[in-house]
Amino acid sequence: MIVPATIKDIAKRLNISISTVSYALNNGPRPVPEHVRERVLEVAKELDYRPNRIARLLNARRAFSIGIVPAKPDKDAFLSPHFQQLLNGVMNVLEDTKYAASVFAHHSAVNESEFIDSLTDGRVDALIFSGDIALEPIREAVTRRGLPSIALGADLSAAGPVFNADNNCGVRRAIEHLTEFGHRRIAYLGGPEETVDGRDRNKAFHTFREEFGLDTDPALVGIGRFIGPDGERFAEQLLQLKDRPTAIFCANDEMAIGVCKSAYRAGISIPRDWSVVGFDDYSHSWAVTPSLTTVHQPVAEMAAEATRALIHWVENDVTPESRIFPTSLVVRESSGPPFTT
Amino acid sequence: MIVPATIKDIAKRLNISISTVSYALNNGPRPVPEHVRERVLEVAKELDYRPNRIARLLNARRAFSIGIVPAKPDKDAFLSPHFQQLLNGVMNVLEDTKYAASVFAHHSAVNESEFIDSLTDGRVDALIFSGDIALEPIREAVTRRGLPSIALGADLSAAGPVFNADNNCGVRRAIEHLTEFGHRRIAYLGGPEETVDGRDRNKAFHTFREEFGLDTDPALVGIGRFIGPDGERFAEQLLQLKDRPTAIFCANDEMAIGVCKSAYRAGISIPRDWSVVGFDDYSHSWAVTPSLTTVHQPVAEMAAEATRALIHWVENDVTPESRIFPTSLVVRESSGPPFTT
DNA sequence: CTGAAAGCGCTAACAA
DNA sequence: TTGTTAGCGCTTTCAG
Repeated sequence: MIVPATIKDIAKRLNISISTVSYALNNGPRPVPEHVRERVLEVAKELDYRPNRIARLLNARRAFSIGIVPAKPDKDAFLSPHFQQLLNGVMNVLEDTKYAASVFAHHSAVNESEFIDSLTDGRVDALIFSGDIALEPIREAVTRRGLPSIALGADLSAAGPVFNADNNCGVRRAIEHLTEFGHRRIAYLGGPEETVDGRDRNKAFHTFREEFGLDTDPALVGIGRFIGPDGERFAEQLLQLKDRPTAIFCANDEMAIGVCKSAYRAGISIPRDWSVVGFDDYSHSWAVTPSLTTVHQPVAEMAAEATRALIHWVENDVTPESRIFPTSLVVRESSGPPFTT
Repeated sequence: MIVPATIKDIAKRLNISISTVSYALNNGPRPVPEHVRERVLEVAKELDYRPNRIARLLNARRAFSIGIVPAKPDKDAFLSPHFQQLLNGVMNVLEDTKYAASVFAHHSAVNESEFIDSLTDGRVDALIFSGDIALEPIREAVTRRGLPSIALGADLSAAGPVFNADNNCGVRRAIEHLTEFGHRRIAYLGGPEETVDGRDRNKAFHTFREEFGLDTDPALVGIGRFIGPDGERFAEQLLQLKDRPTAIFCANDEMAIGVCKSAYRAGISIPRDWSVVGFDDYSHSWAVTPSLTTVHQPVAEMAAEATRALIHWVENDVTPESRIFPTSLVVRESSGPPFTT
């Protein structure tokens, strides 16, 4: 067991006080004569000294660490492209700071209050919540305890600032895009109502379906859980219809990819027979054949901005405003004019 | 600014000593009369007390935290499916423990020794390294400082235990699979030699190409950087050949997907004209059309086992042995017998 | 049974 | 200029 050297060891070795060592090492706030400083640095290197972060943190009464709380019920939350983008955005900002990133897992068997305790035991200075309604009570609890947090893609009425993508506008652009091609009979596979994104996009779809005067056949509307197999199932249902849609809009990419797979199996050609539009623009979208037209959601940027805002909050005690980030339509190969015989 | 309560506050309130409070809260190691304990718990709840983790850690001289070090040169290391699987595996184990997960970012501008210092400043008890040759010197340095670590998918000669997938066997199975269909003219898109996986798989391919008596035309072999576009490019090259291969084996899925995309654009049907086999079996593979035949590499399990081993190491001071995890061929839609006119 | 006190490694106020 | 000391919040030994 290797026992790391401490400032005490350095002080002893040089027969000086630990405070002098500390000041020498930190280059302040109190001046230290250059020759002393040099010798301290020398001995420090000799003993392979490096400051104990935990001790520093205890003193600073700060953790210099940002926590990330993934979506809740999800056993494999870490596998979702959303989380991946989120983490990437956070890390890209943190790499230039003295802050560390701490990822939390929802303890399976343990009760919620214990989880909240672990969030607020001082191991992090602030939290980023993945947008998930189930996390709301947790967020409220930590907020009550004075821990800064920002929720990504959450309900705007939430307890604290929220950074959101403009789902409404994204849905509008997608529908606009399809109608410009001449599509009127557009199927929609929505997201779960327990999800903020699901709820918002579903609502937006119904709004704009009116506005654009689309076919309102209830058989064209379904709800999925944001997973591929639900897209496959939905497509299979649509295939049963005698009056099939000419386009399918899905509330996320995974489901859109599922639709594409079912279509491929059924010999439906995309975009000739069906135009397919997704939502999120995760890296998956590249892998699909044909590549997916989708609404881009800047998750990484949102996460990056949230991280910056949190650090600013922690350091200057200014609570950021909620923000809405623009979405944009990325037109690829899976959408086109309806095929007319 | 909310100032959290401490055991001192509780002690003062009850006019007892902090040690009694501590023992009451922790239920030991020293006995505390039930009625005292009850009152302590009561006041603790009243003051919304929760123990300060940092203080505890300082005392324990442990961080109760496992660090994750992603592959190095990669700006977006966190977006790779490999890292995703790795993190998932780690988190699934940690959720049932008192350990936290800390993700490290390679500070862009900062020099390497500073990074090493941050790894060894006591914030983590052990490290999991993503398999990347560029991390070797870093790993050596932290090992020298006595920090336990396991490398995932690294060179077996590395400084410390390594958990590896059986690349050799995986390559063998893939080739076997293709030859069983009757393929002889098999193209291979290898991985970068700077990667352990790339190197191992490339070497294995050449070995088994001999063993199975495959066509050794050098035009059939390329090297990619494990990214999709390199797969696309490789496929385009193959399309130029007058004597095209009947199957293509790629050292990872991303590149295999790239090959599929190029093939699709060129009107090449998979698996009729080309059989395509990948390596890794990441979730992407599901999204592709047709779905990809690939060699499964149990990254999440490897990461989970590594995490368990590290905790065991930290707590009982037993260094684990290096391990090799079996790979397996997952046959999907992208492979089949060669088309003969 | 329980309070006082030492100490984890560090920072910084206080003395000298 | 520099040493002594008091914490940070906790655990645990040492006295009583």
